[in-house]
Amino acid sequence: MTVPPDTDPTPARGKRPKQGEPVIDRALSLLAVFSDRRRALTLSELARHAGMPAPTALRLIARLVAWGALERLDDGRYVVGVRLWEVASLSPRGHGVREIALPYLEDLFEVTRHHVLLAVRDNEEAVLIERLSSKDATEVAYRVGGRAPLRSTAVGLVLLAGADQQFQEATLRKPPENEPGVEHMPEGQLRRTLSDVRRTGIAMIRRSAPSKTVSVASPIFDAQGSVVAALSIVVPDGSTPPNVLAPAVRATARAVSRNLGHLAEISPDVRTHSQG
Amino acid sequence: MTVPPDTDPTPARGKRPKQGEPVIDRALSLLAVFSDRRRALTLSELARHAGMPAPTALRLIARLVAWGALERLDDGRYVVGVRLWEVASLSPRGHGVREIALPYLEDLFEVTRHHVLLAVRDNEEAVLIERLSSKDATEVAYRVGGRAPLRSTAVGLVLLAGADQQFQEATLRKPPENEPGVEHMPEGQLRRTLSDVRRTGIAMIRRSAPSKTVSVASPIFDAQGSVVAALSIVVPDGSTPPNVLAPAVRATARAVSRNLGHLAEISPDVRTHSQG
DNA sequence: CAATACCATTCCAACCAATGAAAGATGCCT
DNA sequence: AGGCATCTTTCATTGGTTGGAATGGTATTG
Repeated sequence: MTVPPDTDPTPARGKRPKQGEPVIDRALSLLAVFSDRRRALTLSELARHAGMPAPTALRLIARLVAWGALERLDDGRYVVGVRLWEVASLSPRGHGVREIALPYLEDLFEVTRHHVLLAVRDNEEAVLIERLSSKDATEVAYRVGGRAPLRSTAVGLVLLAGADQQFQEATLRKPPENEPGVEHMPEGQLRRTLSDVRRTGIAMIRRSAPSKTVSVASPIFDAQGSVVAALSIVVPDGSTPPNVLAPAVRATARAVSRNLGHLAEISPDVRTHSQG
Repeated sequence: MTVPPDTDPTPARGKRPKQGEPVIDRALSLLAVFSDRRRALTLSELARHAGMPAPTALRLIARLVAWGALERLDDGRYVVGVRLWEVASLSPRGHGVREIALPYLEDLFEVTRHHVLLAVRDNEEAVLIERLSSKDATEVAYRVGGRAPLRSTAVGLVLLAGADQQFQEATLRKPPENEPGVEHMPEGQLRRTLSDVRRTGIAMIRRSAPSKTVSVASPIFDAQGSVVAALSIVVPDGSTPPNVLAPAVRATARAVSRNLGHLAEISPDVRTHSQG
């Protein structure tokens, strides 16, 4: 039986061997080959996707394995190692916020029993740092460690609204990648939405795929008053109304912010909002 | 001007410290400098601790930053980056088990409101993969991403008991590093304990520092029947008695095992255990 | 305000680790 | 047994890597 070996999805980026590329870049490109769908890879797969000869890949991989960045399975395949995970757990914007936020997320999760998400921004996307879900919860679009677009998710909107002006403008100018299941938002409305998010401390997104859900998100601030993360709750559309969820989400986000050293002075324009 | 004095100000760590070391090893040694206590470091700190000249460190760090393995703060210091955390989240033994176990851990946590831990073994130590704690919980010894000794923790005993015979023997032969707050266990007793752990599926440890606690742990098996992780609960000594916790911990661990594909046949010698 | 100390960054010529084609070793399928 | 693909080792060549020295910047001290 001829197993379709590997429908090489990576475009043949030219045979040009990456000669002259710094060694570190090559090693890192090996790590970058791993993804949600590729968690265990053979030597040749790694070499092919990283675009380097097998002997070169083998030599680099050997060093990575020796250190613990990669681990070798019994069948010869390689996976990301615990040692790398260990170092990565020191990432302030990764496990850092998570560590502080987790107890509060748990409280929120326990009360609502719905998905609770924590995300930070990395360049032009949101990276999911934590997700609490009950075993019987609705299907959810993103996994921990995965990336989500800024413009079409609740956490994304919060992070975008909290980014510096320059970045926001650059993002708004870019073509709106349309995501299935989310209504596309024209630029004018998007600008108003971001403004609203800043004013109210709440972002809300309704999506129809992979399941009909409503997400409500709120920003988390650090001691300097910058938005460092976003917290959200995802519920099946039609269950708990968003305006009921908002206070709980806001309160939780503020609790985390306070723990991060944010002086939660009452934002003047949040005291009253008869929105809705 | 004049020639600087002969007394070299830099610690004479050998004239040619690490010349000839592979580049990757150097880069990785930079990552290894980061620790729980060192989460943000300057260039010179990194260079010093990694044992390399500043220009060399700078060059390597530049590549790491470009890729996202490190991030540079406004004050010039470097921290572990989100990109690295992202790749690391693909580690099967890191976030892998965690992803599957988390909902069950949450259930256990919600019911008991005590620390719930998840750990895997890496060489001769246990690595803490997850920890759920309430805000008002008792002080706990280990943090997520940290390491714990095998012989003096409940999860460690479970992992040790589940390791291959060869590794166990090697570990037993090693000198028992004495940890503060935990009673030292002589080899004979330790062997009996490990045997008990295998038989009953439960390990228990009482410790007095940093606070008086009791830990109860149970193994998590994969589809091949190997112990891949350990789950434990940590409660203040004198609160809930261990024999009450044990069934809950065992049940949770088995639920996770089942989800990992472990055929949870009833181990013949676990059916009854009147262990007082 | 000058002197001092430390840190970050750039430069460059000597050097050696990195490279990858080739061939051998191993395992799998026909 | 033969064909095929993957993994591994070897080795002469070479270009990336190296780190002392110098420069600019910043915080601290006298």
